[in-house]
Amino acid sequence: MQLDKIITYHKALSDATRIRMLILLADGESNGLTLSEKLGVSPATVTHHAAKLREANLIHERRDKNTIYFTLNDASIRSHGQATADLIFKNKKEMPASMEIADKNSNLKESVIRNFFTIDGKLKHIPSQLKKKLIVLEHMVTGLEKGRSYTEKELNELLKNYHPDFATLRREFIMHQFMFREKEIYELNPREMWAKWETLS
Amino acid sequence: MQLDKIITYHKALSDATRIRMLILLADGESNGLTLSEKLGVSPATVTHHAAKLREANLIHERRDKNTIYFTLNDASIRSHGQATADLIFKNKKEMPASMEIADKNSNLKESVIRNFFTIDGKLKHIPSQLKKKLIVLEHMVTGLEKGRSYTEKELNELLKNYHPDFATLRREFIMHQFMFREKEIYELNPREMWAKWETLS
DNA sequence: TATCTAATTAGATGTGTATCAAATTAAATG
DNA sequence: CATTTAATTTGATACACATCTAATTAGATA
Repeated sequence: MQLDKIITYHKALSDATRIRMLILLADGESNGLTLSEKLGVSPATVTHHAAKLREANLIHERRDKNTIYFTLNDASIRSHGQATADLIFKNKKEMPASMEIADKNSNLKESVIRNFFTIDGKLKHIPSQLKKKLIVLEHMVTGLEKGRSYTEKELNELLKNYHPDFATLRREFIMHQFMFREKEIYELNPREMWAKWETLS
Repeated sequence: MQLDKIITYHKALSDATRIRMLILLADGESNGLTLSEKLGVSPATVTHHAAKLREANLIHERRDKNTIYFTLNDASIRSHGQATADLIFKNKKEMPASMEIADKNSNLKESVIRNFFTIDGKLKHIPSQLKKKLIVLEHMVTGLEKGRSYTEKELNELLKNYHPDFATLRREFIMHQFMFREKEIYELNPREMWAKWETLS
């Protein structure tokens, strides 16, 4: 039963400090001491909360020298709300008639995320359809901080959280202009430069 | 700040007994003793959990003689997951480019529910556009039990949870064939008879 | 090696909460 | 009015958890 996961998820979000922590992380990755400072709690408390959030697959971490950087796992955040509703409603005998219709015009982005990421926010596989692939790439890239430089090692570390074949992911990021590389250093491209896919079939 | 509401909501869903209770209610309304039986806990415990669920606006109640019937407030359940994601992501400076697109093809039903129901699951007002009105009516009617008879008083009691003008709601239910009335007794129509709206503009 | 820094662990404390049995309320019915 | 039925309230108990301080680990650097 996946009831446990649902409960772990909601427990994780049922504390003000943890939610504030996630809100901070929505602005980009951050490390323990910085969070401790901004939240007004001790470093030990941050460690405690980070463990809960990690257990619920709401954050990823990356180590750089002595510092551990946390990033939001927003694929998981977005898909979990749906998962709860599904769990509760799944026992209903019949779908209301409107459901079928609704499903047809259903939000493309949300459904791609729901289909290609596991509930823990890991990428099942890279979509072959370009339109969907770009949604998936764009989604993972939002975890990175704009204007920040990443070494290849740092980037790999982060991408490993999504899929073992981090090298392919890194290559796709470059190929579709989400990031650019300048002598071993990777950086996010401004959003205007991200591959446009609105015109695709 | 609505952070409190989010936390109350997640606290409510962070307990196995309460989730099982909601799953039971997804099959239709039920009363305290029945739930106590099915859940394997004392009536006092059910009262305790019901209070939490009510506080989080996840259920409605209706009194009939000595018995109190609980029903799911599924408008609230469906919209709250989104609310959490919104709260966490709202601080992001720019929307990812894909968001705008996604919003256009966005799930009609979900967005109507998000727009016409408050976060507590109350109906703000009846949509004037027929297509949307039917979504809203259909949504409220799923709280009722199929095959069960309701007196006008019972029905009013339930509808008051959604909007003070319960009389209009009741009339709309009849008018659009969600329910039928036979000498002061109301009952749900089978789903096949619910007003079809797929063909509407 | 000694030192510095970031994070974690351990232990303590106070608060919150899930549960039950027993007593109590509220409403309906004989 | 006495009885029955459903729900609530009231403690009591045990467990979970948020937070802190102090001690410890793990890496990096001088």
